[in-house]
Amino acid sequence: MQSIYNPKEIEKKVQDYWFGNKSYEVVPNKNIEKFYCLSMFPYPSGNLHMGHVRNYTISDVLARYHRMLGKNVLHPIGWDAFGLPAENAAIDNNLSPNDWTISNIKNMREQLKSLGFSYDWSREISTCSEDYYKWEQWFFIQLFKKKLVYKKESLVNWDPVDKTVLANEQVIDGKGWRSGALVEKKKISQWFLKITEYSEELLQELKEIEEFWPDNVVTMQKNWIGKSNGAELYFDTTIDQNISIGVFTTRPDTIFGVTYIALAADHSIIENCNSSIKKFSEGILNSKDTRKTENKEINGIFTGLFAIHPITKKKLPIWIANYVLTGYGTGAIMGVPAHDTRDYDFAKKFNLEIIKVIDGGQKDNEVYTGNGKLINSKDFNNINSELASKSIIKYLEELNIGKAVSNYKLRDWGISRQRYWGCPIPIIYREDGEVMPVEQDELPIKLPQDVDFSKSGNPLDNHPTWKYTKCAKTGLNAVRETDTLDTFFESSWYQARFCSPNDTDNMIGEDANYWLPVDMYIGGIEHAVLHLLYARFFHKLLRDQKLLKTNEPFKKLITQGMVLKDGSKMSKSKGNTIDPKKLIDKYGADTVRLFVIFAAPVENSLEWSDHGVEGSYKFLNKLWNTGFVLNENKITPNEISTIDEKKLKIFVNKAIIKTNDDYCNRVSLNTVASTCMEILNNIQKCILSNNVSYATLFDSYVTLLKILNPITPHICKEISDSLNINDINNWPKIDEKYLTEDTMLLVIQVNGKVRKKVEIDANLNQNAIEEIIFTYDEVRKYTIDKNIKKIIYIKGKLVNIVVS
RNA sequence: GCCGAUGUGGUGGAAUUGGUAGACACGCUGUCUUGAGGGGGCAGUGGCGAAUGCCGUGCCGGUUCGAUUCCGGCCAUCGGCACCA
Repeated sequence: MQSIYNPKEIEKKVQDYWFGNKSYEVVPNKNIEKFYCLSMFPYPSGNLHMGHVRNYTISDVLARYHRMLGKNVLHPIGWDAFGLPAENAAIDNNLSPNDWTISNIKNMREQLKSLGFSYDWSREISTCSEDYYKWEQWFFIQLFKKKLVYKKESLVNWDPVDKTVLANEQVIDGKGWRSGALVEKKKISQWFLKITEYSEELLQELKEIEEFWPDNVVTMQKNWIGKSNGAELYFDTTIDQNISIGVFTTRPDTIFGVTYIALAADHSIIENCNSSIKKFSEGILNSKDTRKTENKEINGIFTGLFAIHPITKKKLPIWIANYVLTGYGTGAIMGVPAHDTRDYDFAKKFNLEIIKVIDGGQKDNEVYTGNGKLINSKDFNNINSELASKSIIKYLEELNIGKAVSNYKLRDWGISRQRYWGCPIPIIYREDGEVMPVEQDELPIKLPQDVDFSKSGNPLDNHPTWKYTKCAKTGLNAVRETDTLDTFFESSWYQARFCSPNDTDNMIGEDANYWLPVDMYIGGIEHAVLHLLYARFFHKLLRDQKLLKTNEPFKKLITQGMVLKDGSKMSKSKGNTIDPKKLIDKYGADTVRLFVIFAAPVENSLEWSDHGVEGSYKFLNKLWNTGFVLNENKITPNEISTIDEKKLKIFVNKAIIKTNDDYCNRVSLNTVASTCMEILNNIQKCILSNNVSYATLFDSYVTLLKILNPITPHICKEISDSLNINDINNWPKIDEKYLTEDTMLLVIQVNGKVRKKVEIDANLNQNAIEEIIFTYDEVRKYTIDKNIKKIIYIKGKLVNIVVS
């Protein structure tokens, strides 16, 4: 063993061993407990950044720990390789998106390897490869057949200069980020996936995972799905006996307070209106601020039409209002100005009647949105809101003019992108007008490689030949769909593909039912809603396609915090980035791994500290030097202290229990690292005092190496090889003999204040302790001449004397 | 506005079921080693105080023998949603 710690040399050596031995390749084995550990796969931007390092270190540490427990651990990696940056790079550097992506992957793969992550590299997948997206196309066709995908007109951000659709984040101050042209709203026909059919399931099945997921993520998902319970009721109109208006309300108890009906600007009733009103509603539809803004003025117009109140039979004016949303509920509401702030503002502006029907102790001219006793509500007076809602729904149902209904905020998932670098949607438009999925044996529909980015617009659409084809069945001329899929499509099922990544006959093989669900999923909080919701949705789709058996893809979720420098996010524009490669060159991968684990709890943000990295490096040097000393076997104490000997053993044994809990149950990795530092400090102290046997020091050191092994695997392997330790990859066993101490540290309090700490025989009973405590001056001082009311004894820890 | 989370030394953080607040580390101070620098060793390091000691986990109050931990109110920071009837 060398006297100097040389990370560069040993890490290369150890990594060569792992790759040469295929140490981390796994196959299903029903006799062994499995553990599927996954980090969110990266977009191959070209270089690893510290956020990646942190994310992948956490999952690697957990994968290695669970392997040490004897589990069959799947820990794969791949590339979320489709997406816009590749197209931008293609335009800027005149490279093909494919070449750019592949060279980035090559570079990042090397960086991942240099960090010693224990991936099963035989399972590496890349979403831009035909083997992967072929199955996506296949699945799209299955969904098409089940009518779970459909096409509809939808608004997009349109850059009129580049003739391209922009993502929201590409619109800066209303202008296209590249062209600077004023962005327009444009309606184009796009593909949608019916996630709304699974709204209730996505909500209900959160119950299976909510105890294992961070609360905030579960809450965000619930809010996003946005279920609200209420009723749909129907108002007859004076237009025609057969025309009625349905409204959705969560407050059926306020039905007697309805004074008008308000419609969204695209409601079908508007067809019955005169041209000036139609013009008004078109104005609302085309207005720039379709979303709420602070200064958006409430606006509306009376249609000249009336509805009939279903119970009182009163005539109610029908208005068009810009605050009524299209696409939520029925696109029409009942206006109850006394008990809804928006309705109140509207009624005030247009002088509409306000009828108070809930008594909440509010003054006249005050909106009250809470619950209370009903007033002015005929048979329902004096009933409380909640009960009244139920009774009124029941009453309406009996009369066949309403029913209990739940609504969801969740909208269908728009999956079309007017882009080149994505998975082509396998649809053809035949000359006879039919929209057809392509035949299975035509899959995959490959992206053409010879594309021209110099023209504006979608390169697939511009390609001279690609989109022209013939229907395989009829021979009729056809054009291909030139939209590609949203890249969230790829990342929604990769966790299942990792289970059988090389299966050429199936999208997902039988192995998935061994490995799934993912036991530990680690990634950024920024994916709390979209990616995690889509992946959960996809899992259910795959289950209903009989490809999977479980309901949920990810059992346990950890959202790791951001890596910050000087309190803010690292970014190229700020020039405050830290290059992991340089750090690894300087200190080695183990130091970087140790630092990101030690510096903060996994879910917290991590403030970068060059000093902190130095500290981690120093620790590994100390670890190495201690190993070197033990290797030389120079320790020959002349006198052995049985007390210190036992103390060290007990400390180490307790540390095994603590760190096991930290790794396994708490996922508190920073405290594993600090406990390891304590063990080493203790060992060094014992070496210095030269009164502990070599065997005890050696055993303690071996235990330390094992506990630390998941975090800094290179140095641990190298040292253990040098010291001929052959079971470094097994979690250390506890020696029951060394868990209880002979003495205990008793804390003596008087009235809750610590007055004395004393090391006493651990076997003393309460009576003996109550006697002993009064022998100390520090205690007597506060108890003499005082009336002792009671003495509270917490076994093995603390005694509190209560005096008056 | 609504929902959620967090608040502990100069800094990152620890204290897992109510039981020694500040583990571990960074930084800092002193000191030894060295020609010097780096590196390393040892000692110290929440605040106030000469000191027995007092104060101290965002602020105010409560429960308790005892509260960083539980309860109520407030403040601040961060995050999510934001016309969803």
